[in-house]
Amino acid sequence: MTNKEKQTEEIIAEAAREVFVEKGMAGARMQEIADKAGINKSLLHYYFRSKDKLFDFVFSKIMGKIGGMLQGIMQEGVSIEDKIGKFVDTYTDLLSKNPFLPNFIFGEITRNPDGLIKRFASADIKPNQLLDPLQRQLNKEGYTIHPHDFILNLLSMVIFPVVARPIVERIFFEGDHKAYKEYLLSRKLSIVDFVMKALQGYK
Amino acid sequence: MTNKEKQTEEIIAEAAREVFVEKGMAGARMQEIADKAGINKSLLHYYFRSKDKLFDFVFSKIMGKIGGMLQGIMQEGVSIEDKIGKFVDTYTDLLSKNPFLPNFIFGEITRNPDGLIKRFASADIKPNQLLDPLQRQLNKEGYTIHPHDFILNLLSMVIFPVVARPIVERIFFEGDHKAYKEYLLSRKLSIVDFVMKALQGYK
DNA sequence: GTCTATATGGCGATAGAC
DNA sequence: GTCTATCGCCATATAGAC
Repeated sequence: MTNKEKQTEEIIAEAAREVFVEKGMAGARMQEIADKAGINKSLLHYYFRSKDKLFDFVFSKIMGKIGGMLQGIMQEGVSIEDKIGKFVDTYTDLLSKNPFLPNFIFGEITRNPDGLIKRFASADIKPNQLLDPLQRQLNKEGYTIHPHDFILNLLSMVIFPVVARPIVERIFFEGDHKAYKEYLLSRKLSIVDFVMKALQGYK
Repeated sequence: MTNKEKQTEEIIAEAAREVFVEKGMAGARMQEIADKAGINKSLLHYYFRSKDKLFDFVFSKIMGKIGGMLQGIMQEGVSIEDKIGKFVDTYTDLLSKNPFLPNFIFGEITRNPDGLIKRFASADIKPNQLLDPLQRQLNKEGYTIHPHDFILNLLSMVIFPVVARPIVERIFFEGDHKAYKEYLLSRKLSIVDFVMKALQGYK
C-alpha cells in the first residue's frame, strides 16, 4: 500500500468516524462523509467497497481503542481510590472530547448485538483481566461490595450524564451548554467522593 | 372521530412505537410499521400524513408518560430512603419491560435536541417541581450532598445498566440474557443500599 | 487514484378505484 | 376508511473516461 493510499484511507476513515458517530449507521450519508473528507463519493467505494464495510472498519477501531484504555487503567498497581480517580479522570476527558460516543456505541450495539461478539474477539478484550484484579483488590482492602455492582455503579456515574446530556442539561441548567460542561468536569471530584463514602459502608 | 378511526389510530400508534423504539427514526420503515399494525402502508399516511408527524406523535406520548411517573414519585411525602426505593423499583420495572427505551430516547434527543424544547412544553414537565422538594428534603434530613449530584447518580445507576446492556451482559455474564435480567432486578436492593451508604458520609 | 455519469433499488408519499 | 398502483426522489453502488 502506497503512502498516498494510506493517507487517503485515513482521511476517509476519520471523516466517516465523525459522521457515523453523530448520525448513526442508518442516519449517515455517504455523500456527507465524502464532503467531509474532501473527496468524491465514488472514492469511498474504491477504498471500502460498501457502506457496511466502512462502518465495520470505523466501529472496530473505536472499540479497540476504548477497550485498550480500560485495560491499561485497571492493571496499574495502585490503591482503589487512586484507581477510581484515574479512571474517572481519563474517561471524563475522553467523553468531554467525544460527547456523541456513548450514544453511538450503545445504540449501534443494541441494534446489532451479534456483530459485537466478532468485534470483541478482534479487539482482543479480555473481560476477566478487568474483573479479577479488581475483585482481588477489593477483597484485600477489606470491602465486601460485589465487584459487578462496584464497577457498574462507577461506569454509570461517569458515562450516563453524557448519554443523557440534552435532557439533564435542560432540567438542571435550562439548556446552558457551558454550565453543564463545567458541571461534568466538577464531577471528576464529586464522583470519587461519593463512591469512597459509599465504600466506607462496606468495610 | 368515530370509534373505528380511534381504534385504528391506536393500533397504528402502538405498532409505530414498537418499530421506532427498536430501530430509531432513521432506521424505521413505514412498511414495517404497516405490517406490524396489520394494515396497508397508505393508511399510515391517511391517519398521520407523514413519517415525521407519526414520529412526533409517538415520541411526545412516550415523554409525557415517563415525565408524569417521575413527578408522581418525587412529590410523595415520605423519607428519602422510601422515595429512593420507590423510584428505583418503579423505573427498574419500567425498563425491564422496555429495554430499548433509554437508547431510543437519548439517541433521538441527542440527534435532534431542538425538538426537545417543544416537547417538554407540551408534556407539561416542570423541572423545578422535581428538584426543589428534593433539595428541601435533603436539607431537612441533614444531608449536605448537592441535589444535582444525588439525583444524577441515582438516575445513572438505574438507567445506565439498561443502556449498556449488550456490552455489560457479555462482560459480566458471557451473554446470558436471563442471568443479566435477574441481576438487574437484584440491583433494586443493592442500588438503594449503595446510595444510603454513600449518604451517611454526607451527614 | 480520482473524477463524471449513470444504473439500480428502496422508500415516503400520492392518486384514484371501491 | 381501506385498498392497489404508481410516482418521484434520494442513497448506494457501478461503469468508464482520464
